[in-house]
Amino acid sequence: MTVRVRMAPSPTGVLHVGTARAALFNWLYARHNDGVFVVRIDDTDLERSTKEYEEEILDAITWLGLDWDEGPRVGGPHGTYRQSDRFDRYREVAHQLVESGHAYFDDRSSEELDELRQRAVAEGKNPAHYIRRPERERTEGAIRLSIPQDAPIVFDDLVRGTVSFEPEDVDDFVILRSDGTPTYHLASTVDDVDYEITHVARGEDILPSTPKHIVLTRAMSFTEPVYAHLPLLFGTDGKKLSKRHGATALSEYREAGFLPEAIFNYLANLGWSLDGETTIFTREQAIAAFDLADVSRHPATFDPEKLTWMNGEYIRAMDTARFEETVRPWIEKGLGREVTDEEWERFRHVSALVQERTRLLPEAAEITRFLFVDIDAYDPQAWEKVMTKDGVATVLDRVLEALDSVGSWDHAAIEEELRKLPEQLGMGASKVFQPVRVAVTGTSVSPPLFESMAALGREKTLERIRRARGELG
RNA sequence: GGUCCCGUCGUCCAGCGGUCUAGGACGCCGGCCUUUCAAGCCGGAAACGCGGGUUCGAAUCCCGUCGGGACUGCCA
Repeated sequence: MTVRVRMAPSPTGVLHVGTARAALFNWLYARHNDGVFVVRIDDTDLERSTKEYEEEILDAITWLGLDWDEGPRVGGPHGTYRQSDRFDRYREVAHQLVESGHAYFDDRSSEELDELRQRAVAEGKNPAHYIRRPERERTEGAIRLSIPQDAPIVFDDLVRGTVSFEPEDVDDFVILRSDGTPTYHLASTVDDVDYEITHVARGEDILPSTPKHIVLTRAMSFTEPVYAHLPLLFGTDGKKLSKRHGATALSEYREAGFLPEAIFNYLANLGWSLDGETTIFTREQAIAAFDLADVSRHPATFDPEKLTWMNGEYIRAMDTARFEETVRPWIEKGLGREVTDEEWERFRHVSALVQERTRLLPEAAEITRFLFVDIDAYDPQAWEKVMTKDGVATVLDRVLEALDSVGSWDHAAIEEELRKLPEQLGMGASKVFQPVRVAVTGTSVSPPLFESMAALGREKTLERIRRARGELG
């Protein structure tokens, strides 16, 4: 039987990294098993769902590199893959369930319902306890599914093993609202049946809803899919990752300069591992090794530090041409304008050196800013630390002299001349080179000095050193 | 309150009864390299929540306990 899994985002907000990770695991499982990865839009909440969010979510998973076989944009044998287009179907199922005795109408007020829940809690019972079919038969209102009270609801979860719920702890939940719209439980379950989903891998936060979905599926005379409840992603405070932990939207990571490959790798390693030893691995390796049964059971803390390290690993692993191509928009973004061809050539002198030093794409823009704009102000700390020391003026004078002897303006020639100075001046190398760095780049952290000077060009370099010398008086 | 889930270094991941004096990675600390910053290399500190069992033997199995989390809507 072909494995069919799905990602079912609600377009009520941007794509959360937790949702992205669940999607990733589903995708890996599909690809590992030569199965089908379905994307379905769970937009039963008509109030909050928007087309914009839907597009943004689809863009985000595309960016992550997760392609889907059926769903919006690609089509498939099951219609639009959008729940808002299937309300008739859900209503039909709900009414069939009423007819078959599995469900019933309920027009009790929320006050009445609350009272029942409070009574149960007061008696030390689950609030679900008394939410049952009322004595008096109704013919309108919401439709609730009746939970048979005769046997526990047991299932084998791929990651958690056997999980069991007592029926009295599961309330007769609403499947169709009184306005005729389906709840998530109904739509999701009907779709899983209709789309022939074989495995449902989703966040552990909906584990308590799973018995409902199982009862509902069985009431429809189908067998439920295999479930796998994935551990949640936590923020650094040990709570479910949410907005208050900073960036939770995948798009925020994209905007911060993370690479999709790095995010993919990092997310894949949260709750799963290739072999216990290997941290950096390719999509292909992950596909070859992945199994939902190997996913860990405990929640994982999302660690931006490690993600950043991993991003640096991926940046360093790129070939330089691709790095240049990738980083160019970030440089232009940093400058607020496009760069000229001439400027770009300057950058390319140091691109490989910059690449090694970049963990997040915007860092490359910062560290090379001096190549694109004139220095309007020196970094105050750098100036204080480097330029206010004795002998700096002399150093710069000697540097300017030495630079006069440089014939062809390339880093090797520059280095050859400047290398002589520390010994001649009886100073440490950094005492000589740091002032030059501050003069040329405006700060104390930059790509290697001689290459930076070569990239900047003779004229600008000399001009900047003279200017800094002038500032010293 | 109830139900369910979870519990190995600060963090992520290994470990599925003996090979664990518990392994890999991030981070941290120290060193080397060095024109700054990175990178790289070398070294270090750092964990089986606790208590009982079972067993010749337990991080691994069982029970309890403590701790954490999720859910508890006519949201998803």
